Amino acid sequence: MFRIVAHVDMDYFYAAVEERENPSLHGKPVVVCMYSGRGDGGSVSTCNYVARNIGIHSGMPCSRARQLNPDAIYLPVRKDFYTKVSDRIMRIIESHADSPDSFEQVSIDEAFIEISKTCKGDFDCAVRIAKQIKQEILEQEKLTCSVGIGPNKLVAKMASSEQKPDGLTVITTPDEVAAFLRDKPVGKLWGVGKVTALKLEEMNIHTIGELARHDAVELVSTFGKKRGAWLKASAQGIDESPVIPRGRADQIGRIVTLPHNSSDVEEIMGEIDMLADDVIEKLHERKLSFKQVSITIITSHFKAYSRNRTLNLPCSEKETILTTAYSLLSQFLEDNNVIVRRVGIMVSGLQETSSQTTLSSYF
DNA sequence: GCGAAAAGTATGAT
DNA sequence: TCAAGCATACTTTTCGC
Repeated sequence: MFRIVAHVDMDYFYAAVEERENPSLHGKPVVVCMYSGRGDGGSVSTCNYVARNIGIHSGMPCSRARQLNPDAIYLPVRKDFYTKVSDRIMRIIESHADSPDSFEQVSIDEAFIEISKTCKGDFDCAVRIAKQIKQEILEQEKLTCSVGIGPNKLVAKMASSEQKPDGLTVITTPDEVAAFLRDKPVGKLWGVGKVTALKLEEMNIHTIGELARHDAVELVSTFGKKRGAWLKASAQGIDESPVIPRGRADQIGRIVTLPHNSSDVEEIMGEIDMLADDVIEKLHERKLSFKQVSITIITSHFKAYSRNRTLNLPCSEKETILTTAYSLLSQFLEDNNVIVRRVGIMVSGLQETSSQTTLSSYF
């Protein structure tokens, strides 16, 4: 029996939550921004459809958005608040999966559920579940979402984007899958961004259908074995990847834009100190230790670098992050004559602190 | 010269 | 020209034998 997977994607999530919290925003262009702390510099995180119709979109510089519409409502992100809303929505979606193991949260506003066992090949059943989820989210959270249903995650994900907002798109048979993908530009394929799309265009591959028919050997020689094969399969709507609960992120990082560009280690360390507080807090919440510390440096010319170090033992102290970051940063600045614009830190190699024994407990 | 681990870069989605 | 912050996948280099 073939699989049935549903993908639920909240509509313009951050901006929708803000609209819900402040109904006077309805009908106005709402733009949720991440600010850099330097004047009004920053990027658009999400915006509602009124704003999108003016040409504003995610990732766009806020200053550009303001040029397009100075009168739009510009709000700073409130990530912690959206996360609380998201958590409740995710419980609703999860409750309709075959089992808790058949739920996969992809990001703050989207998730997959496997409903193969529940629906046993019956797509009408899948549609009923989708409508039920949409209704529960609307009633309990006053928010809309778009749902895609397909024979795998790839198709479900792309189907959910087909009709937005408040959409429901069902793609069932292999013929429907083929027709659904065929004429779309390659950039619409899930996992193909600007860089890959451009490379494909250069190979004279413009649509997903063309990609599906393209010589696999050439794709592999251009993109490497794994990614080449993945492109070919995806273009044909083939995706065997299972719906699996995601462990929490296996790295925790924070990055900021400096108040002003600098090459001074001590000054930059002042920012890193604050970043380390955040990282440590998240780490403690989850009772985790880390084995690697890395720093990211973005120069005044927007070139990105990273340096990292593996520790001898798992560790969970802020002091370790600071001394390691200091060492990496001062070495980097010695070797590279650059001016720093943004700086970030990250810990990885995470493991449970509770299960490990600290040296002192031996004595 | 090999496989594994570490280090560093590229990419994507919001 | 403008340009946030985050995670992950992928590639290259180094390590231990």
